[in-house]
Amino acid sequence: MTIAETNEFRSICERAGVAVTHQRQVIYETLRAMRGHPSPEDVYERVKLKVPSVSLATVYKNIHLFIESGVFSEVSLHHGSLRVETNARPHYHLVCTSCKSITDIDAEELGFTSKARKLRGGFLAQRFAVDVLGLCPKCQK
Amino acid sequence: MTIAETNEFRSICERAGVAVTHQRQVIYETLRAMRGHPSPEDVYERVKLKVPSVSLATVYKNIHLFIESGVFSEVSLHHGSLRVETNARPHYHLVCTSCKSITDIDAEELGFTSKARKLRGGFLAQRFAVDVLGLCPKCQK
DNA sequence: CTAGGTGCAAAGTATTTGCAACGCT
DNA sequence: AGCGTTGCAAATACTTTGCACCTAG
Repeated sequence: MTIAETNEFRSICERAGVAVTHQRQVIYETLRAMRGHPSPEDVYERVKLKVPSVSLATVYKNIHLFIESGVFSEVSLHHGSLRVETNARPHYHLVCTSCKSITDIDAEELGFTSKARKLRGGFLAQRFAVDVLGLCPKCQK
Repeated sequence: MTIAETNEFRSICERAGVAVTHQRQVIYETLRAMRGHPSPEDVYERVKLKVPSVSLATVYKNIHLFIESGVFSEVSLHHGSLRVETNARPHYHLVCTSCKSITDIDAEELGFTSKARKLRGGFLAQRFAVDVLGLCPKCQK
């Protein structure tokens, strides 16, 4: 890690009001270096190479800390348990980042409808799932 | 349940090649009647009122069966485990419904960018998360 | 009759928590 | 020195599985 990167990390910790520990720094570095969408387990495996004594619990704690302070984000805000979509109409979701509530909004109302098409790279797009992240009226107060 | 609804349910089962059982029918009815995004546990609680002997395992099995045959869908395709977003650029996800793989696509490339605004109902939209559901090149074969 | 479906209990995976020892600030 | 952090193990949450019995076709 370069001096500049270390300074960046120190200021992130300062902003979040947390201590600069070795484990935390390695977890941060590792996340920065990873491509794609790693799971806590994936991160743990790589962090262990540099800090063999690290525990999975520490990786979890630090990932949550980074997400809460906005340093990283999560791919899906609703990965806790399976949820069934009972609304058959084409619609999207208003997801409150504060209370995690999900409200439906009609596709037309959001002004975003789209039909199947082939994208560059050969991916065949069939359906769009849009999550509008923000704050519900309650949580804005 | 009306005669028409029962017929509809029978043809759903026929198309999926599965038996018409009492539990399956009550689970279907219950899902149709529920608003929002119920968890298997939520569904179980309500099904139990009509079929006290039902088991949570049966509810799970049938929800999966309905999802596989396209009768219902799931709110999020990647709710199995927490995934960290390591890509800091504004981008969306190409999600393959067959192999569940996730590939990034730049927001501009998809031709959908949007800025913060207030929606009807008072929800403050800050960020859009778009999942493009479809088939990756591999799974199209 | 018999293949698929159900209920139960046990196993499996994902994540969190309590707590004693430890290390930043 | 004092409080946040760590590692461990145990606890919890969510989901799947094996199996004996049952039931629709």
